[in-house]
Amino acid sequence: MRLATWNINSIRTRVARAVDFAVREDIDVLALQEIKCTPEQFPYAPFEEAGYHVEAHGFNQWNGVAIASRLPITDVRTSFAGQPGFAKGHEGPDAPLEARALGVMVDGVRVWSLYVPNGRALGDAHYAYKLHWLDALRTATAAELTANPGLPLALVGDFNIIPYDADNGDPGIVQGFSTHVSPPERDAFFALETAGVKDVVRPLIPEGFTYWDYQRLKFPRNEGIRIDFILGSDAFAEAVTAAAIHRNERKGAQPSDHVPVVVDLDFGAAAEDDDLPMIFA
DNA sequence: ATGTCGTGAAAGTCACGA
Repeated sequence: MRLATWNINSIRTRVARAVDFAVREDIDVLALQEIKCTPEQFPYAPFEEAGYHVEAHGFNQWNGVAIASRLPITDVRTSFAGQPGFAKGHEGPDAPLEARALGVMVDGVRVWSLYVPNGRALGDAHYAYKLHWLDALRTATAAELTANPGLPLALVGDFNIIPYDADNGDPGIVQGFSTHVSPPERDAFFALETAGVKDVVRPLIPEGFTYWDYQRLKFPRNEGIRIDFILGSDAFAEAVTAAAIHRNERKGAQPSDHVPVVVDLDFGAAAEDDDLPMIFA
């Protein structure tokens, strides 16, 4: 299976780009973030003509997540357990949920397409929301893996966190003044490892950005940041055979400000390896 | 140089979010 994640920044504006990429790169499962539309508004036809079924989750022009798959999808979930909500004037436990999580089962793998809250500014209510959201994600992921030991599970998407200083090529993002690099955000990101998921792309691709702001020639200057990740459980990580960050998708007419991140999975490889001693016994 | 995108609502431009 080849799995990709891409913050597309409006699927209606970039549906041709998304489908072209999926077909050209032989993607089986494409997790999308920031579709910026409702399921009723989603441009399904180009995906279906290319052989992809789409599950979409969105309430309005903000946020929104989707998963397009050539393989059958089951067990669709539009939020994770304990996911906090947010809305102006509705902070607190009864705040309405945003469309930032979509989970499916596909070919035995649990895939979560995630759009982590941006945070906006240190001290902003949205920043506290971001940290609560990540803590709830950690709890929900730990619970899912505890209930299903050995489950191949992946958290994929735009985490809006720059884990390491080397992932920050944007001089406008400064420790002590900016979101995405603050210790509490980084702690929340690394705490996901305690739930049983780890970055499966970094060991294969140690360097490289996934996002460049549209403003101030950030892409030509390569002043990008690495904020899009694929975090996998042990059973998922063991099946990863290759990874890619498609920097070229930031080029050309009307690009998203993010590029796709891809992993190849071979769940047969481990079993075949286990069988080898039997074959030669 | 905050000065670019996308969306919706109202309107031929603005507010909002990133």
